Amino acid sequence: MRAQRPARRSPAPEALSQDTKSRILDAAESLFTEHGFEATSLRSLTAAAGVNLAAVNYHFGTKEELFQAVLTRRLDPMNQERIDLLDRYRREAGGRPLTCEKILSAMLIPALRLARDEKRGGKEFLRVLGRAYADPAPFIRNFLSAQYAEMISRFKDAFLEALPHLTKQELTWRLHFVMGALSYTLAGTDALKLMAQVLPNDRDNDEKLLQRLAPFLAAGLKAPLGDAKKLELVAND
Amino acid sequence: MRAQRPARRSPAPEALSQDTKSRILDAAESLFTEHGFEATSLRSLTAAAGVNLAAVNYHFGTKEELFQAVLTRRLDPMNQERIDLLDRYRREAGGRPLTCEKILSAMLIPALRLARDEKRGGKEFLRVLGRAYADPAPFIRNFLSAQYAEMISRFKDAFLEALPHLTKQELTWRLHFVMGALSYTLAGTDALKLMAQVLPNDRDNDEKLLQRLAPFLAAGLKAPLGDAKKLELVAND
DNA sequence: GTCTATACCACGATAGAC
DNA sequence: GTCTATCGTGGTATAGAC
Repeated sequence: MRAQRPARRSPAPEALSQDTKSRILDAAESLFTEHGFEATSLRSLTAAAGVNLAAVNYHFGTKEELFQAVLTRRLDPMNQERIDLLDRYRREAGGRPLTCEKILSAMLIPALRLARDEKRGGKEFLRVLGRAYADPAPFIRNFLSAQYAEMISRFKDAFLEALPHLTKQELTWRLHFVMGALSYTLAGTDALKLMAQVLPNDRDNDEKLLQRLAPFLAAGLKAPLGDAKKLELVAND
Repeated sequence: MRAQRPARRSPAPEALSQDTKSRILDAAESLFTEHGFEATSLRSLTAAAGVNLAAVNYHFGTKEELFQAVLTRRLDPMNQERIDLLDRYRREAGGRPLTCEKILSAMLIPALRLARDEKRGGKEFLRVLGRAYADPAPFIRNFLSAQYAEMISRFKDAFLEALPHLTKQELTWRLHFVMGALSYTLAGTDALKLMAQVLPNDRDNDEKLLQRLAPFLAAGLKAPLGDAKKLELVAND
């Protein structure tokens, strides 16, 4: 709405509803969440934000960079919260290594908190995030990989202590599986509708979902090596 | 394969490479695999196939339906192979329930075979498939859900026998996690590059990848219930 | 610096001639 | 079945107003 343009140089710290950049970010988060990245046009987005079409290019460069900015605004705090929570657990444990379940909690609880913060995207935003991680567009995955890099590194160290039977390489793969199941679960709850009869209200309860996911992931992480042979994964045509 | 085109005069029955529809399908599979769905334009696609732009709309309706046709051509045989393999295992086992690992094999081996069939998409096609399952466009997920429905139903029955401690609902969720980890793993091997130092050649070896994934999934499926409380998944702010 | 109007080219889709 | 021509919409670039 651009209520008024106060005095001079800076964009007026006080009273004004919001500056153009923030208005774009808010509208973008809302529309990307609702319709996805591709299906959201800059024209409808800028109309919803009440700004000019060219403002997006001026402030963010491209539509892709706008999308990254939308993700960063929520991801940075969440991943920082994960790191902080992990550090807190380590302090509380003194010198002893954390259990696998405890480390997993440090990953899942901040995601759960974000899912509950309806005012800031909520669980719908997590769906966007989960989808983004498997997006065909390379720029999205590359961006997210960089975004997650430090957090993953910290958690890998913690898991290495909790799971001494795993090599670093094996753990890397298993963390990959964990992120995959988590992203996929957060993203595609609706994909399940046709897969099986699921109580529709279950979808509203992300806490229960994570309570189902956590034991699955913990058991997978703790799995012994070498069972692969039992699987007879030999495609002897 | 469309071995030959019997009589007719139209476009030279013999020696001609292929009919228009097949040419489009082949070019589409190649380009969708290489660049993804959104990034592949019908103009470049039809140019590569050596057909007119409007031919896609004539033969397939829309770009989305063309994508579905590309997926179906590979998915139908793979899922049928999974069902057949599961049935074979059940026959070989007499009346006894199959092990969890054995059932998983019936899911993974056909995927591995497809990945190895370089002439028909190969592992690159599996990446497209994995991505599609988490795609933002609802039409893709809906299509895949329907495509997988029967196969998933069969495997759920088998898993229910192998994992008597799980309720149907709990198993449904765990199969969801399995499909998520599998899709994500097949889709985003390159997303791992920044997550950690991974041997680049590992990416070429899908068999090793599945041999890492299988024990993880088997352990997750077999995990006991009720560990959720140990995870302290209570976001007590 | 910030914002606007507008032009540009590529896209998916379609109508109608052949 | 196949083609050309064209439509409406998309992301982007820029010149110029405040």
